[in-house]
Amino acid sequence: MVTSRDVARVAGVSQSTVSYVMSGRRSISAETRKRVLDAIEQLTYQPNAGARALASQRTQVIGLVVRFRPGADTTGLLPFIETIAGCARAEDHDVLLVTADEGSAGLTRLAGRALCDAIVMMDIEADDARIPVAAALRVPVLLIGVPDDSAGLHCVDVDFADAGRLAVDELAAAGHDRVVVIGHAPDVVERDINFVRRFQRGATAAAEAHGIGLDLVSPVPPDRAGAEAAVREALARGGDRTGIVVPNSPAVQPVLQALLDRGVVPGRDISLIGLCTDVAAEASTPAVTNVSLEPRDVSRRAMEILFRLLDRSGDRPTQLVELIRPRLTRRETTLPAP
Amino acid sequence: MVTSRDVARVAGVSQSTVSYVMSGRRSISAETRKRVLDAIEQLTYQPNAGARALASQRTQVIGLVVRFRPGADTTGLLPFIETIAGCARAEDHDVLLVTADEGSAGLTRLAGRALCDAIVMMDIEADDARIPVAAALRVPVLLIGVPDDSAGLHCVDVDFADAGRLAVDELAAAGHDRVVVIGHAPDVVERDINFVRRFQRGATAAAEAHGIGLDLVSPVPPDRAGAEAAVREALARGGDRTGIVVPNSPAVQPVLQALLDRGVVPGRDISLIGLCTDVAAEASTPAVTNVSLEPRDVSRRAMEILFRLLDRSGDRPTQLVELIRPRLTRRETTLPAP
DNA sequence: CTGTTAGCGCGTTCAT
DNA sequence: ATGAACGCGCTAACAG
Repeated sequence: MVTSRDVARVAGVSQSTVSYVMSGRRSISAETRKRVLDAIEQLTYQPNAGARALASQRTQVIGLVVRFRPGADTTGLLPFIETIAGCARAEDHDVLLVTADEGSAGLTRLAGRALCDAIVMMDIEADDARIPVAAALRVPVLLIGVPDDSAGLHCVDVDFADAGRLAVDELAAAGHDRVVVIGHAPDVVERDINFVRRFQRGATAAAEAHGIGLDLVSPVPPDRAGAEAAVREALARGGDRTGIVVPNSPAVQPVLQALLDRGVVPGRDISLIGLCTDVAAEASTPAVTNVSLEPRDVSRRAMEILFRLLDRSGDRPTQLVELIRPRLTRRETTLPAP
Repeated sequence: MVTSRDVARVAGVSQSTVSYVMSGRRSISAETRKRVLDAIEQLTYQPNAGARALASQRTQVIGLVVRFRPGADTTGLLPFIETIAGCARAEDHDVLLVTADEGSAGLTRLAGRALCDAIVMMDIEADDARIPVAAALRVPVLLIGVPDDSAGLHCVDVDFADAGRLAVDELAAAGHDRVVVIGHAPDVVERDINFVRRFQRGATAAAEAHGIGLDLVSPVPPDRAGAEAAVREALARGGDRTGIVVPNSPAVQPVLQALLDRGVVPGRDISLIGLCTDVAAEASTPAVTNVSLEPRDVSRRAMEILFRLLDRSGDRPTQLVELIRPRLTRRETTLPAP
């Protein structure tokens, strides 16, 4: 292993000078800087991360706590991870992956062993047992998702209330006088993820504002049988002018299929709006009008806040909860405005 | 921050004794061991990862290099990541995530900065520029995927030749006298991922063994238009007794849909076998008979080998390339054997 | 502008 | 069975 001492010897300077050239924390004459940089290149020197962390109390690592669940909307996880990793690298940090099934222990380990400088925690439940633990850590923690009580932690999430409003507004504009929300997945409802309620609140408020009815069919398993039962119930309750919202990414396709199976064609006979990524919306046949959750925007903003929190100099963001506005894209499953 | 010195003071022993209690690398009297463990608990002491890495030359971290691609079969990535993370934790290691778009630089960084003890690299191309770099690192590297030349590195992958054979065997048994392989995604073909060829070889060999014809429609974009064109071509070329194989996870659903749209019902009129995860196969309507790639088995085996490579004591595995046998599951899209 | 020096917290050898 | 002491490679305060 080549150390900064080796570099110093080759460059004919002291070891600390090498360190200062790398950190730029004090001015170095152009000439010695060049000698050092040449030596670094010649030896392909790279600083030892452990030694650096020990001396500087900075690991240059972001801990990322994710929950892998079988089946569920786990597909939507990758854009988050990818964006977070990208943002981290852009700030010369790496990402240490920790799974949520370690629970609070994962958090205390990350902080207690000084494995990372900050933590991003995803998939937050409304009453999440990890929150108080996270808030007591000696590293900043940022939540993607909004718990009932964030205990002073910063949160970033999609504005689900706005998503509900967007969908209902669109259906109202398309002339529907009734909206059925075919609900979230059973496990999501059970785990009491906050966004279920927030979405519902937004949708209900919008329906009231438009003076149209809103029914809820929930929960809905994201499979064939679940979708068929839900569609049957949804159609039974309403008439021709019913619009359907599916705020459950993996259920969108089955619901669409169930409608088609019954000879009800979204975009011709009825309107269907899904809450899912654009990729998923475009992949289905016909392409589903969707409200996109913009995982990349959420992640980017989260990392922005996180690095501001890490900047000792910078001023910290005042707003604790930040909601990213979703975007509705009209595709083939909604009726045009009359 | 509480250090091992603090623990030592509270326990009334020397710092080195604390270290030895934790590592178990020398015998400690039951009494002092207890005193130390009590102190550790009382202070909730956790060893500093950087200091430990510096002193022991071991980071307890596995570097994981993954490629996030937009759209593609990126969904299949999560089971790998999840399983790898789980196996790592089971051996008291953590996982540092690095994206493939750093290329070789990511590898040299991981090893050069001593960020990890070993590396798992996924999504290997047939002629992957990173292989020689990886082989020269001072840490063991394990490939998930098989390049043309692994440069002495250990590889684990699905036995794609066997997958091709399994699918064709099944179609032959179902009485089909012709097989059409609706190919891989364009980007996969273009990047020359090795498994395309391996699958093809296995399928061709099996077809010859059964004395039945085999046609290839390739590449196929995993969208509606791509699938429809492919299906049209596939049906045009063959007769009633044609069996279809789709070795392209995201294209399975569109191909199925395209068949149904033409009034051709798999399981009644024709046989369709997909190369995809069981979850994906079960989700579609009707459920697709599939050859599963068993990402969890592959990952588990990969980590098994990796940790054996890390064990200085243990004997290293002799076999360089290890192929995991896939499994065919009959569902609703294949005809019964006559 | 540069060199010297003192830790950072832990693993491990040497001494007892 | 235990303690003292050294060094891992680097940052940063101090001294010039």
